[in-house]
Amino acid sequence: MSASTPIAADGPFVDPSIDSIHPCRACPVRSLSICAALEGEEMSRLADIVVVKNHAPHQTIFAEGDEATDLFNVTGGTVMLYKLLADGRRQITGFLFGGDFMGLSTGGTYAYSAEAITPVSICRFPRRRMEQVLDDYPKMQRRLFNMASNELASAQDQMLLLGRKTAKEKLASFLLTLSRRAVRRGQPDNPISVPMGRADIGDYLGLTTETVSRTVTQLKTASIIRLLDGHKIHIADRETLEDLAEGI
Amino acid sequence: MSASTPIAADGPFVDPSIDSIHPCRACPVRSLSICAALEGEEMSRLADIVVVKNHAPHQTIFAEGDEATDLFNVTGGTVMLYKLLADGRRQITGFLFGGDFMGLSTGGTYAYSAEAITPVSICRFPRRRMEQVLDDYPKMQRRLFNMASNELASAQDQMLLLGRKTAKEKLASFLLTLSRRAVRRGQPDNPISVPMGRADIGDYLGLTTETVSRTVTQLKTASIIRLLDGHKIHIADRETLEDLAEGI
DNA sequence: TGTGCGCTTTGATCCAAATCAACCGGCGGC
DNA sequence: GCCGCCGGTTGATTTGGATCAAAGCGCACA
Repeated sequence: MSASTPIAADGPFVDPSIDSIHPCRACPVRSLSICAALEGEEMSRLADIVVVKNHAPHQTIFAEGDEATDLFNVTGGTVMLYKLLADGRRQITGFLFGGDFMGLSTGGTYAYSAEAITPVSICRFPRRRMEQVLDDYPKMQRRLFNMASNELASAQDQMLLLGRKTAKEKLASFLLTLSRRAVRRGQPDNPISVPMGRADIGDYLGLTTETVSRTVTQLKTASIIRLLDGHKIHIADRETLEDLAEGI
Repeated sequence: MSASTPIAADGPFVDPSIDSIHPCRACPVRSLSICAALEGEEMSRLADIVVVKNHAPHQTIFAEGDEATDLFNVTGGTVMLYKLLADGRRQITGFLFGGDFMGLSTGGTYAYSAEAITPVSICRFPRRRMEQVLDDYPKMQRRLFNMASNELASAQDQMLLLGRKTAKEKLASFLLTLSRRAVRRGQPDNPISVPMGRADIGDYLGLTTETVSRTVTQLKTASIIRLLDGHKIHIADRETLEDLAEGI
């Protein structure tokens, strides 16, 4: 599953020896990640410096304020990024899935903490060496810039959500975002997998556990969603959910 | 004041003819902006494509959903960026001052609207041509990436504020941010200029006009700030304000 | 110099979501 | 199989900030 243990070639046209030189070639999320811009030599430059690591649930990957020595690419599982206030109040700034990138920093330290929600596998790139690769391959630099721009756009959506949406609108937006992101990873748009707990959802949406639970119940009672086994939610009435999310 | 009307050389070592080739050389915010990374030829490439424009208060510079044809650099005045919900609820996602950059987009359209709060002067770079310049000068690409990373970090701070801070903590954070940004522009850290109205502050902090007003009054009554003429606020007790902002 | 408009402040009341509290139900360990 | 724990749900009550309402107060303009 991870890039450090290349999977056997799954088609006759792929030379297995290539995989041993470019373990990233077998990466299940390459097309989604920073690595999508790369071919041959560029990819091997990245493969040379990457370190693959697995993390168990609740494990901290890095903490806010740590020296920002690495950049990361999530290849599988779910990660959350969060910031804390002095008294323990927490704001989750993002959930990351396979293909997502993290570790951008300013001022030499991470601006947020990262923790595994499910078992997670992560490619870790030493920042120093990564910067050299970026200098040599402007295409990668461009790609990274585009990813940062996308993140910025969703951060702005999240500000609108946090500042101006009601609890019901927040939940609706959250579920639709999960669905759309699942599609980008090549998964079905319905039902959606919701691996994080009510408390995490609350800390992402600026709500309490209880309000998240009540609001999910409301959506369920209104037949807009159905709760399935295995942390899955079926979107029964997407149109209503979309209207809710847009504040209509 | 604007880059289109170069100011006379202010020292004996500057050849005035250079200014006419590089109008940006006289730009008062060059050291803060995307242009800081540039010298001689690179700057003249930018100068060739830049269009300088002024905007009156309340004028819309671009609207969410417009085709994203340009990138912008604010050289003077105050701009706000905002997103709207269907029923008119508004979230201001940022205030921009001299040296700040805007117009990054994904999917070909602007993700937010931009409106002048005070009289504003703005350098406008056609995106198409800008991208060519970026391709030729990786240093600029890098600079732009760093600006996006910084914006991302402050977006995350803003999420923490919107999701988890109280009205008093929000106001304290806001005033300190204004003060710190004034310093970065070479202005005094105190008193701070607050050019936007209570309604705009509210829509930035996820509060109503009335709550902003009441909270400012509280801070004033507690002798933490003093209101001065001309939309200025004096920070009388910075330490208490900082503690408030951090939720202590 | 008066007038009117827009912004701000202040007051009274309301309400969505937080808090406080109890209970349910599944699951892992003994 | 029983117990204890943890996550989720539901209920009762509280509350911070919203909403509704009405003055102040400049400031532009006639």
